[in-house]
Amino acid sequence: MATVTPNIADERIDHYSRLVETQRRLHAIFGRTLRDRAGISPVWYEAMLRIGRSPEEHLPITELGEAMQLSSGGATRLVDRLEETGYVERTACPEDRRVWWVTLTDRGREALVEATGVHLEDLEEHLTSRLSADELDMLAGLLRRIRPEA
Amino acid sequence: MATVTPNIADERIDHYSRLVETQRRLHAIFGRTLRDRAGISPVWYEAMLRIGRSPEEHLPITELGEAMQLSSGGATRLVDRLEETGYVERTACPEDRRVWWVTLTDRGREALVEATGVHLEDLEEHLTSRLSADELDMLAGLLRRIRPEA
DNA sequence: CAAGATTGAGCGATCAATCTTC
DNA sequence: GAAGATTGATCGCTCAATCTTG
Repeated sequence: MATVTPNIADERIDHYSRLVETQRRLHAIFGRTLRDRAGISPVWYEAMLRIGRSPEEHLPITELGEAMQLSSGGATRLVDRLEETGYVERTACPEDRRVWWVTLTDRGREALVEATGVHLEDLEEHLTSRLSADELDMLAGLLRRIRPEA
Repeated sequence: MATVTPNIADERIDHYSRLVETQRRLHAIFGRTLRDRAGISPVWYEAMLRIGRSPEEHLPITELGEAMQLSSGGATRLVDRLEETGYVERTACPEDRRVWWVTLTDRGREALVEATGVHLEDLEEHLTSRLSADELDMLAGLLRRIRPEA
């Protein structure tokens, strides 16, 4: 059986590289802005955003970690640091005593809203102002088709 | 002056989140495959790919680091580890003695080609087979328009 | 004095083992 | 035994300081 030698110049690699580099650069820009103008890391912002957007404004630590693609230990320590800073609190889940919910404190909610203000400016400048509404929809559709199961 | 309170449900955030999550999940899948079936991390793969694709098959450490969005120290240590493993070598740049070129060893080139084989299967399965050629072009075009300067 | 590379210190992640609760 | 959460060990990154060369 003849196997073709894999070609490192294969164009399929570039399709992925574009995605990686675009995301990486945006992440660097948005992260810098969040640090400089809102005083929090992009990871903290994402965590607080996910909590603030959840239906009851609280999430099990594991659920937060899975959404952010963190290990369980990573999620625990992220919540530790957010709690030490006074942005979130752990509260016991009444239905299942293995579970700890993460909730926003008032200070956390304020920090989230403030950070959202500066983040939206960045999003507008670097993303949403560069594409039309139709193009944004098209991008969303393409990404949805790519989105892997795992 | 009236300032509107930033809305954490703003849809512009979701446009970005889709990009982040798609890339993050693909990275996790591709990284797992590269580790399990080719024995190298996605970071090592990217580094060796960039060297292997460079015109003369060598890159200054700084240039490699910038392309991968690493700090200078991070780039140095990445090259250290690749060198210890025998995949790359440092060679002195004849024109500028401050510069060290990173080159692939024979073993490194073999590892790169082998890893490319498994990676291409992943790319095909999770990316290029899910979109038509036109759609891939469209995605490339949209990402190019988004690509930030920095 | 600027630029490329390296080093030490510290942080934030993973992995694997462990504890508690289901 | 499985699932949620935590902990200790370790890894790989950043940041800031340093060395060498231009």
